[in-house]
Amino acid sequence: MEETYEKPILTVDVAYLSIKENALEILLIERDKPPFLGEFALPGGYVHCNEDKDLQATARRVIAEKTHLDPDYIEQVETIASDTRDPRGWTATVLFMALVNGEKRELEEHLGKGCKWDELDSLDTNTLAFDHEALLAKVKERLTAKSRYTSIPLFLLPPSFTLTEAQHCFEITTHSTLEKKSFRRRLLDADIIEETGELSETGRRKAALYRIKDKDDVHFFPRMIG
Amino acid sequence: MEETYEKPILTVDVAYLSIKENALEILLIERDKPPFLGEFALPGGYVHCNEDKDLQATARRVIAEKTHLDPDYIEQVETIASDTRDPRGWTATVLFMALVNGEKRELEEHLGKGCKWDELDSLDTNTLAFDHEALLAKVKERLTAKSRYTSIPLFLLPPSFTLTEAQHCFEITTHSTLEKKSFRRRLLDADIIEETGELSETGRRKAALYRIKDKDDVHFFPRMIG
DNA sequence: TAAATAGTGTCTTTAAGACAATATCTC
DNA sequence: GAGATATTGTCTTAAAGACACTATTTA
Repeated sequence: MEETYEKPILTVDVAYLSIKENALEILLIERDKPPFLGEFALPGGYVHCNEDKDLQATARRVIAEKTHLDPDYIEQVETIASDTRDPRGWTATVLFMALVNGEKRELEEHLGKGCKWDELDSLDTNTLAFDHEALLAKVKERLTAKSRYTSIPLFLLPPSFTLTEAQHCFEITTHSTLEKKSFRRRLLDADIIEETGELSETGRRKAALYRIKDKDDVHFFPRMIG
Repeated sequence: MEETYEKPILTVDVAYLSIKENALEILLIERDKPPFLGEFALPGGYVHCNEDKDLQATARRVIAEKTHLDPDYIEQVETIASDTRDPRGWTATVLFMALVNGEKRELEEHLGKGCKWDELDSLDTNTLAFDHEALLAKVKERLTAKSRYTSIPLFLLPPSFTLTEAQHCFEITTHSTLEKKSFRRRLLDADIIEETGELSETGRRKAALYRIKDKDDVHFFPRMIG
């Protein structure tokens, strides 16, 4: 067991998601070298042992290299490894899901060369490099599942939002239609958001604006929704 | 990015759990080489690129090297990495949780040298090697959480079991006291177990024996229990 | 028959679903 | 005031919790 085995390649890939115009979008980068030259992929890269203090640090660095947008939420999804997923040999990649609120993105975005945001649900995933189609499927599944019993979709909303906007956001991430009264009761009873005191400007009747009480708190609801 | 970075060490560690006499037990091995010589650790080892087709294969191999007991359930928990968790340098370990039913363990166990089963809740975890105390905490948290809304604890039961035994099992994994009627209704309504037709021999009144309908199915209940 | 454990009946509680009614805003 | 959207009221439903009651087994 102390023989030195060939060390596998260890990378981190990040599915970086945000919401724009009522649709989930994902950050993709065009590969500028083989393999899969010219194809689009999730942002990712090698773990830099002397630079990254842990895997989340790698994920944050990989994002920062492509856009200066700091994520509002980050979660490790799964580590996938095999000798077939990358033509360069046996590799392992630690897959992360990261969320950034749409307003921050519009105001602060500096997209790196070859980067783009693509609408997630209309994306032709089988054109992605490596096994990123499979990775993306795992992220979608995780987000959809956790949106049914946690407050995670709130991190996709702007810092202040109406309850209707919040409902649309959860409808997008759960891929379902939600019932207005149930949704509001659930969110308000959970005591995780509070009124800002301001009112929304758009629309007909003005709606109360809310903010997340604690940006670092993920709430677990006692039951599934949707 | 095409420079060759120092590859980190990639290992797999497995928390292998079973139930004996109404308590969770975990498989530990005594380290026979430095670092942490003589201390106990989770079974684990390097990924063997030419041998393991993926990470779950590594986890199964690592278990098989210590005991021939095939797990009834296996789940990847999280990948933990840093330059402080192992004195040998920057390492990443993929942590798995595996369950084996207690009856199989009693009948088929061949424990490797230096291995032992220890009661999980009375284990002095801060004597474990590496950061295995922290890894174990993550596994405990995952098992407790998922026991509240999935059927996973059933994999710790013998192939045929009474409803009372099932309830005790869930009480152990959730660390809570459950209500008999609620528990039975929940399990039976889920349509995931069926009567074997046999009756239990022990105890006063004979109890109906049940088995899992589909050993590969993990059921998600619509609400949390306990 | 008593003790112990298995199993059931049924009322309450919690939180989601349905859906209508009312309120407020802009034009 | 009309149209649109926000907000609330309230009845229903699903599934868990409480708890007492009955059933079966063995000593």
